[in-house]
Amino acid sequence: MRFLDELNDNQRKAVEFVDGASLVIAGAGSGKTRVLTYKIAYLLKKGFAPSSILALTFTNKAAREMKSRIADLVGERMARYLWMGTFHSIFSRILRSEAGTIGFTSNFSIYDTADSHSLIKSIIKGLNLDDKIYRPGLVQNRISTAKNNLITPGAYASNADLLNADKYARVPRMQEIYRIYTEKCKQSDAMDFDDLLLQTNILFRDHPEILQRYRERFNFILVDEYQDTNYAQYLIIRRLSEGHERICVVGDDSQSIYSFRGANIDNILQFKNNYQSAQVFKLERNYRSTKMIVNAANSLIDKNKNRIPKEVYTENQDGEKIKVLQLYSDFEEAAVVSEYVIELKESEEYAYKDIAILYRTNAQSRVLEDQMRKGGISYRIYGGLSFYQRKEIKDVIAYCRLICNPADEEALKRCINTPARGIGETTVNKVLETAALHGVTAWEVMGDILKYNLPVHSGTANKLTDFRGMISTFMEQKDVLDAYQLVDSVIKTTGMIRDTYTDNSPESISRRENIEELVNAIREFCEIKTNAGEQASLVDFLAEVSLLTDQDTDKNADEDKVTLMTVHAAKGLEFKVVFVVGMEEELFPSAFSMDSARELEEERRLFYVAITRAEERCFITYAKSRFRNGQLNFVNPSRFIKDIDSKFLDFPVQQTIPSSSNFVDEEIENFSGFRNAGTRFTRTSTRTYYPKKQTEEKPVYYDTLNPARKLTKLESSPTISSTNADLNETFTPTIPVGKFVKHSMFGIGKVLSVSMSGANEKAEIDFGEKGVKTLLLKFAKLEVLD
DNA sequence: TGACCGCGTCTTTTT
DNA sequence: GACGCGGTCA
Repeated sequence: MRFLDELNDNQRKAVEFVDGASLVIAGAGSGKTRVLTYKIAYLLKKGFAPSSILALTFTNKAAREMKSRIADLVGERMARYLWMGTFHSIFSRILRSEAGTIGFTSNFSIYDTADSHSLIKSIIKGLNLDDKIYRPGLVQNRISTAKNNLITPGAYASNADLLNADKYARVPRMQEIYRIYTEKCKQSDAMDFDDLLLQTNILFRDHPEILQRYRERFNFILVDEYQDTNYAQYLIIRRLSEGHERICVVGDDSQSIYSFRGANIDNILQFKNNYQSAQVFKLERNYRSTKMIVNAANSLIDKNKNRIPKEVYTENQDGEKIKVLQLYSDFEEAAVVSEYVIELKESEEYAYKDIAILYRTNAQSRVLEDQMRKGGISYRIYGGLSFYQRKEIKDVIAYCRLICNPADEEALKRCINTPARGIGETTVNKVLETAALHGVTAWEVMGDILKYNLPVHSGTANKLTDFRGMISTFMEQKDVLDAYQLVDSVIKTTGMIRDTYTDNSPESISRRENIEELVNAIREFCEIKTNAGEQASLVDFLAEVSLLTDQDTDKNADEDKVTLMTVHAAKGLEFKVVFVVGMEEELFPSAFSMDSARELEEERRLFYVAITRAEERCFITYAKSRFRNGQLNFVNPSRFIKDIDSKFLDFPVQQTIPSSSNFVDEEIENFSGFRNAGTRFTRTSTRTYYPKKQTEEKPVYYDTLNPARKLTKLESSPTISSTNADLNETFTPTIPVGKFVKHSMFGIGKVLSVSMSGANEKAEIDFGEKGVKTLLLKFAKLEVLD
């Protein structure tokens, strides 16, 4: 098998071990995916049938990529029959074919987070509980945690610890909400994401003969990102691999960052105890990053106690130290980062797409985005509202769900009055209450309004009947039309897209485009299915689309754009240049994780993930002040910066960060008194804090520096407006020739000349040691010194 | 019933 | 700074 030559010794050993359980500890950038794909190819060559191999990933994208790489090695024909996919998609497939045995139909709906949130909310309301105390989000979390740990409502209600904890947290009726939630889901023939794993476990627990069947079907099980599995996932794998123990799990305990979603790092830490005969392989050679980055990351993660010992190393070049930048504010941070981005791009060593800006929270993206736009940098933001969570998309999907499963109450609630057809909240509530009273679905109530004695006027009754009739028609079409034709009919009949043609507001246009994109996706789905000689039914499309996320639709990946995303979203990716911004206490590490060592370690792993995304250059930035929740806070540098051995760090601009004991400089210390006293500064406050600036530059410039004018934008300079500059042949430069200016990267320089280049003003500036630079003034943020 | 305003609330989010 | 909620009014 020639392809094995492309592996290093350890990778090869991991690939060739097929006689039992194995754990592959794959350090960052150590070729984890390579090992997994080659291992599967190896198994196929060894004679394992493709359909006997089960490979589980965490994203559809990962599964797809792996599948295509395997296809490259062994041919598409073989790769096609692999059981490869996410936990959720594989087990929802299995659940659909076994649904009857656990009281669901094979058309069951999948509730996304918003659906279950809405259901929980209505249950809390129905029980007359205060939703300030029983916060739906909190309840949702608790139910999710319970399910991830395979605690059913019955088990919950008889678990003294949980009941006490709830009593103590003043939410004693939690178990009741959980019970009703489960009943409601079942009645709606719906499962949430967690149910897909929980119900699989129930299926295997209660039906040994079914478990046995799948055990025999899957002769080899592989799991990617094992460090992020939860108990429910662990047990499914455990059950399926029992007997043959041909299981290979791959992961990196140092990159376990999803505990808040129920992931349990103990799964990987305890693997050797759970599978007594397990072999452990360690992939420690990093192929991604420079020595500097690898060593810096090592010195950081070394501060964690709970980890599997390993020595990640690289034979790559030394590279540059990680640059640490201290800025005054979040605004300046964003401005400076965007300047660096421009410099990197202009150096022609890097394209925009080589660069990523990573942050802890999505809220941080705003300032960055503003500055990117201002600097004319093309960028792409990941995260935020995903395509499938957009209202118009959810509306269309809701119709599809209702057509496939009329019991789906959340879908019904969503489309019954979308677009508005005069069925208001009161009416909907009456229908739902009547349904609950008779123990039937809302769909049935609407089918015989008289029989169920629904207290509505005849006009309302007619509207309900009409709506039901329309859906019924779609249901009949379902068996004749394919998914594309049916959705097309839904959109046209309901008038959903017609609404978007009537006005041309940007929102409306965007809605229309989104709907069209969805329709295209359905058409594509149908074409693929038809080409494969399969039926392209709406049910199949729904089954797939319900488990899709934005992460999976990464079209235009080769566009030259800077990537902005959270560190979580960056896991598994790599970039030549990485900026990790907002490295401040209470932000990163998050204030929420400060009181537990375990959570703090997870934050540190998260930072480790961030740094190890970088191939060549890495920047860490932090600000001294930051707007959060509409308020200005003075903040301190993250403790994690100290965790990195300082010999891998470079503090170029300022010398104020002490390498020794105390990170907090005295001015900040004084101000923390305000903060502790509860005094907050708002954006409009005139009380702004300007720290003394100490740099290596000649101090003479600083004596005259007016800190209030730092980062003065040249466009807003009173000297001349840019339109005038365009019109006049002899324009007045926005910065005076002969004067000194300050550039955040090059330092102090003297303006040699200013000229027009097209519509843009451009200046030649002598930065002394750093050389003479020609800068476009609309990009370069210069500060004119008196 | 729908539009609008003030108020309290915020993490991360592979499915 | 943004969103969802509850209240009010047309």
